Amino acid sequence: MNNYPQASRILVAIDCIIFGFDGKDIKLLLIKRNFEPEKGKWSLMGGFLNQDEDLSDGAARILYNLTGLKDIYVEQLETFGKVNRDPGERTVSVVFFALIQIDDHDAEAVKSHNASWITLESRPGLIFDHEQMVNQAIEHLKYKAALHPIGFELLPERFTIPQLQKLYEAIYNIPIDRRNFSRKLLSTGLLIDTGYKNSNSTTKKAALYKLDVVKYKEKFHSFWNFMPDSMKQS
Amino acid sequence: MNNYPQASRILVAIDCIIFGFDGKDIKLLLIKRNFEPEKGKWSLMGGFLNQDEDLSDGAARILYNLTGLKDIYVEQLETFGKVNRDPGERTVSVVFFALIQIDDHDAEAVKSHNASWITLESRPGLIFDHEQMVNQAIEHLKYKAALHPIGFELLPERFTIPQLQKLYEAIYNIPIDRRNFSRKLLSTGLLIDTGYKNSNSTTKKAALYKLDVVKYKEKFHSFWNFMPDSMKQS
DNA sequence: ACAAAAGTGTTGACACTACACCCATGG
DNA sequence: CCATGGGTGTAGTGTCAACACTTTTGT
Repeated sequence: MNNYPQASRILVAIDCIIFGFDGKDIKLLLIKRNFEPEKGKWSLMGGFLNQDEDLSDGAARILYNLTGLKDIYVEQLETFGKVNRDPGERTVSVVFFALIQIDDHDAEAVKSHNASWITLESRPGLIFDHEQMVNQAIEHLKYKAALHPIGFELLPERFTIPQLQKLYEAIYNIPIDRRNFSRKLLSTGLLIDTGYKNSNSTTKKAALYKLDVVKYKEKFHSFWNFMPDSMKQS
Repeated sequence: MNNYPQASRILVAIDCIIFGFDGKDIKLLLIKRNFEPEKGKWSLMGGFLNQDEDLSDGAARILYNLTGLKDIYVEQLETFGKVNRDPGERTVSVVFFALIQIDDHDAEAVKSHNASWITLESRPGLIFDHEQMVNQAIEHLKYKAALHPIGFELLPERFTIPQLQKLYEAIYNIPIDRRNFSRKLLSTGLLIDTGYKNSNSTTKKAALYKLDVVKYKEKFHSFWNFMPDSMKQS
């Protein structure tokens, strides 16, 4: 079967940018390569698309291999296709953007891939154009989190509003007014009070909320306004 | 040079969704195929990525071939990668989204490709997954135009506010209040009054504006609010 | 009782909608 | 001088940022 004889067949890679949040910092799951090429250097988790595999399945496979997780939040970000982006051979790379609840990951799998969670500030240089991919993913996270309720994907099932606030402060690297933030989030109607309180606090215990999954799915594509307007002029 | 012996080489296609606006309707530039495969059916303009060509250059090449235009507004939309999306051979397709000023296109080139401008409502069924690509592009246009000043890319260099309004009404298929729209757009500071008036009007002639290109580029990534809030809950 | 963190109330600034009104143009 | 369409004024409403105040908890 060769209907397009003169066209070039090209390697199609999948690279995954995986974000987590530990309660204080946004972190990336990066790999210290113990394999060729570029052995010893840092890179994103990746792999090649198989001939008989849907693109989204390829991304799910690679994410599962590293984290042990399925059904996590994944978006396709962009496809990178400079001729010499991989010096070994012409390769087009489709970049995926994933958000996970950092405590759910499979520590064994991460260890076996020689991967680590690294804060955005302390991240090392990366091979190829992976640096550019990460920068773009960070921009995308900032953009999308201001308008859509994706922050929840980084938090555990039950969370407090102050935790959520710390997450947004970490994403944008700015302080947010506690009181206005709380009201803004509650007014979305996406939060359900579980009735429980956060127990690891030495002062007033914050209420534990969970996401109203039905409303979340229904209204995901609405526009919200999760950030102070001042942020939006950046 | 074969550093990745076990990986599959795959055809990489580029498909282009090209929007225009004729003053009344949003239109798509589609091709009635006079070549195989699927000869006689309608499709997007496309082609294969060459071995020695950057992905973005490939898109620019294909757009130039059909429209005769360079330096137009292009975004990468998404890469489609279902195994059987092209029955001829496994092909991954990178979809690009372009906005052009409809009067600038090269009619000869369009004709020689057997292409036509077709309104969204009257568009025919398309081959493969091109239908899905178009639907996604329409959604993207609605989304992006509400938040960023991309509408200008569809208008001629000098335009009136009523023209701009008709464009937005066509995108969202709703009526917009003339007076509020005018003020909202002027308050962005992106419009420069050219001092000229629209001459093809039989009543009061509207002022001709042009885009403040410097501010446009500076503030493109800011969030705006080009649509009435009521639209945003869709 | 006090310190620290969570949560509630209030107010002024500003932006948005809706609608009344004025201006320019051609027949 | 009237019909049509472009452009401006304004009042009511709602939302948001800012900040004072109250509540809960462990020591």
